[in-house]
Amino acid sequence: MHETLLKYITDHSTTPLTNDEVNTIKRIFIPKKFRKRQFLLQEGEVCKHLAFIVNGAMRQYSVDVKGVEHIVYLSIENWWAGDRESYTQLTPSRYSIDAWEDTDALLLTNADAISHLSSIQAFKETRNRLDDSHSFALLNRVNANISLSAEERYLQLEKNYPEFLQRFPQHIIASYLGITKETLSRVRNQSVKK
Amino acid sequence: MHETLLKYITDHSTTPLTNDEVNTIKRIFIPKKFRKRQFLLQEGEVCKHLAFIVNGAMRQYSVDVKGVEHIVYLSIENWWAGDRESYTQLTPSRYSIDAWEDTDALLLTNADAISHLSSIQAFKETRNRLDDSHSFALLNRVNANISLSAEERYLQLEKNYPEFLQRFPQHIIASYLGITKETLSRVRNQSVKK
DNA sequence: CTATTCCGTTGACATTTATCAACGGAATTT
DNA sequence: AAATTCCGTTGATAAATGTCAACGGAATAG
Repeated sequence: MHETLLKYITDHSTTPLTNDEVNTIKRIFIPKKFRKRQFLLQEGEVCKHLAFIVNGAMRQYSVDVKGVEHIVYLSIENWWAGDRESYTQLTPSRYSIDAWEDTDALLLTNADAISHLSSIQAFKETRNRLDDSHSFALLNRVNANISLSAEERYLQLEKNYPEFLQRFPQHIIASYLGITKETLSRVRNQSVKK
Repeated sequence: MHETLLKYITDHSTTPLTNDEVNTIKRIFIPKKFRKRQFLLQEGEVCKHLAFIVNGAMRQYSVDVKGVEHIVYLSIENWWAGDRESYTQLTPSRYSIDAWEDTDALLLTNADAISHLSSIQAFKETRNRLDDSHSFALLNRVNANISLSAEERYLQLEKNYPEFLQRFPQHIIASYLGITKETLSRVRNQSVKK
């Protein structure tokens, strides 16, 4: 389990990990298995853990007044799951996160991150890069949402994250794009015809 | 000029600034005045500076194939402007940033930030907090875009950032919300009637 | 001071997308 | 193996939003 994470950190930083640091990481990242539909976080709770996904897939979503789920984020292997706002500010989350597939994850509390990881240079680098690319991706998603049609957003997703399309059913993809599953179905059939 | 920035840093961190640090900050943040419509960044360029806005307002936007501008970000006093992706990765930006009002800004290059600011604890704290809240705001905006109607998004903006509504004309607000100015006009009139 | 651009509004109409209902096949559970 | 749920598709229709054109008043530039 931890090997995947250690490789991830090595790949995303320039500084190598010392043996001590490797041991620290193995100690504070706690492995946990999630069954499909099992929650990492439920709306209204404070997000206690960031999860590094070793195997499987998770989704983060809000639920509107009509009970419809809106997927704000999808994560698969070598990605992270967790509501950063709730996690760092200790506020109740407006999102839920659950496993879309049976998932192996490594869990990290904020307290452990602060007390044990802030001295590990390679982790800090990794974390910074991750935060950067996370926020770049979000801004681009906002841009797509305000400037592109349903079809264009779908094509962009297909181009940028083709693995998502094979991994998640269409109604999940539709929700992520901010459209209904019917519209996505129509958009895909039309795209094929062109 | 710099006093506003120093106060901003002090307010957003727990560590006080030493005299040396204050001098460093005064030295590497270069004041610049922008006339309305003057560019901080043009699409296709690499974003050379982050701008701390002392006075005025700026907008960041993409331009679609039809030539329509889509505003992804608005900044006023005590906010920052700049395309972080282009700035940190040195890639050509897909966005333009210009002054919406005559603006006084303090400009920071990435090189200066790395070589002179990374040793300043108070700035690092400020920067981290800023990055955090920036990414929280973006995720919430994505959530609003995929889950709320035009009217609901407008009401949310009115609630969260009322100063924007007084500061920017409606066609700018509409673009930021991802709707046309006509739709915004209708939404506002209907809201009043209720 | 005058001319021009900018801004918000409104109407008529077009387009996009959502909603609701139904269906069949695949996958999963019992 | 049967029953159930999940998933994608399609059709009919409704609702939300966009497009285009026009207007008047306010702000700005010359």
